[in-house]
Amino acid sequence: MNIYQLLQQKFQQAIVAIGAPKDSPVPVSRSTRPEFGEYQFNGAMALSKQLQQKPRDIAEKIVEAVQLDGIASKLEIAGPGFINVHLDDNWLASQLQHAADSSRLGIETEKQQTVVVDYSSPNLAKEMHVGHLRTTIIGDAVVKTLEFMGHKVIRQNHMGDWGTQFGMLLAHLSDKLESDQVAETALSDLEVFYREAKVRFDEEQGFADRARDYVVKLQGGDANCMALWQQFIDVSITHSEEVYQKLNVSLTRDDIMGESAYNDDLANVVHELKEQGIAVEDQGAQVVFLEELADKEGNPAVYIVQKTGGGYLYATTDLAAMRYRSTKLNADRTLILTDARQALHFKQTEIVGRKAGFIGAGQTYEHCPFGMMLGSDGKPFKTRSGGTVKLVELLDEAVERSTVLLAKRESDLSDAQRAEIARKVGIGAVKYADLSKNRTTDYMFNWDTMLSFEGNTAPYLQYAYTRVQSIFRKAQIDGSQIAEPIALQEAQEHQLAVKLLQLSEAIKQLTADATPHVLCSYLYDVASLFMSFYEACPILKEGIDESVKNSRLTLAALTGRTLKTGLDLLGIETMEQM
RNA sequence: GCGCCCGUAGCUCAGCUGGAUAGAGCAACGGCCUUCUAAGCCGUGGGUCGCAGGUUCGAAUCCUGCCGGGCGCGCCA
Repeated sequence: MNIYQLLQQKFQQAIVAIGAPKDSPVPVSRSTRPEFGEYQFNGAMALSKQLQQKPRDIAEKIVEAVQLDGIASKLEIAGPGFINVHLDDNWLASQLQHAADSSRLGIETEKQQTVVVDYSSPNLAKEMHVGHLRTTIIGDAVVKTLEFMGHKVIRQNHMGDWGTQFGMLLAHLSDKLESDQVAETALSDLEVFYREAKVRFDEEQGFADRARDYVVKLQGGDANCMALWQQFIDVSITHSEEVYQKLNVSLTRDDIMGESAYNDDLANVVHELKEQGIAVEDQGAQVVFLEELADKEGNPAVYIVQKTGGGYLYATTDLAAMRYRSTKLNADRTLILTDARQALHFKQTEIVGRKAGFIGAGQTYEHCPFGMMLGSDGKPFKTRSGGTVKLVELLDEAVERSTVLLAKRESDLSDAQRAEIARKVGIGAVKYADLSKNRTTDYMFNWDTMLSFEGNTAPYLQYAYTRVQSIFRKAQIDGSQIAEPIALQEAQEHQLAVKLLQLSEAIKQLTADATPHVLCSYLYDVASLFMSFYEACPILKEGIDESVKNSRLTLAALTGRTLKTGLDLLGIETMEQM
């Protein structure tokens, strides 16, 4: 059930019935204040001109025409012609009952699309650092939500497993293996390994030449060299998997489609671009001139697809990937989650790709950019010494910090239980802090805020969930089964009820725009309203009428399931007790 | 120089398919536990929505120009 869509439909029919054109916008929105009802229709003013009538007269006709019997308890016209919709408590109750009976909270799946989501994509030459956090967890939340809505989702982990840097890394690895080391040990710390290789590359006689030699051999498909490369990649992927596991992210080896996977297709891409006259030679390189992105003097933007000397670039790889996804994977939508700095690149890639027919007119290519993670000083998030922060270390610190905070509280839980809770709270806090912010802008990373257990944080939501569970534990009832008749009497019950029925609206916005923060705000609203309900509407206390008790238990159960479902989609774990 | 993104309460952020008196949280202040978990709830104060124009019945939201910040712009990804 999606109330918003239902009302849109109803008002659409109503305005057409009173003479508005079929394609008129249907501006339904949430009401800003409780006295204005839950929803409002604001289309009367705009229709005033077209229909040559006073807005309030139009509003009256719409109220007359709209068929909301049994759905709205009251429709009122206010101000210049707003139509306020007050939803009927009995109708809300019946919708809640439907949700309670349904294994997916009454949310219908969407018409299935094939959606390719390119996210995480770490550089295998190095260890995952904080820069990979956003793409990884936002991408994973988007992926899980799309799947929940019935779409066929194909994860694509476009790992950076190729490039000239591997020359020096393989040369260095080769020496390490020579001196009897195993790859796993040599590569136990990729950062250290990379630095060592770099130092040798810069300072050691002859090493740079050997490194370049490895690049040539690697590109030529030399068997020994490939084997060495494969070893390196395997170890590095294992590092990533460790992070994914800690993060509770759904990516597996099967989702990996690294840059190297497109190697064999790069020459074809350039060849076809040249054949179609899209790419031309300029200063020794193969480039595409983009008139669409010309400056004021008419100088077109330049997009290089092949370097002087024949080497390929990420532009070439991304074009190959685009074609693979649209033709082989048959993607209706392609979502690419990378940082905002690459916006121009993807804009250009789309223009070139569409010109070349690498993607169809009905297929989308959506770059979903996100901002940088900043420290509390407003500068890029770094370690105290100015280095990049390893993701594993960040996550370990999160768990340590939440362990300390939890230890301060009294508890009769076992050590093992407390450790498990600390882990879920710590990781959840980091993820939620990121997911809850609008992805397009930079955001400030702050340990105290995310772990403060107050406000719009993961711990608050997790706590709200445990409060629900605790009611059922106390009542010795299975909360997942209860679906008693609901009667909404108190204001807090009514508000919670309406909010619970808006989950599909939040989800719909998330899947359309790849914006998990919408679901975060929604869940926070649910939790807050539940807390108010919890304070104002006793359930298990003495003297509560049986029917009221059952109604409230059902409402609480539904709240629990809504929180659980939402947090699952965000990849945040819940627990029964805190 | 050109392009993209951003500027909302002291701080961190929502709101931006144009709609009524711009919302949360933190911080500040004042209440609420003989307990369905106070990791909570209730309340108070706090805003020229960067500035100036424009479009509109109506602008934080759309358009233009400034100011301020971030990022990007031919052989890295």
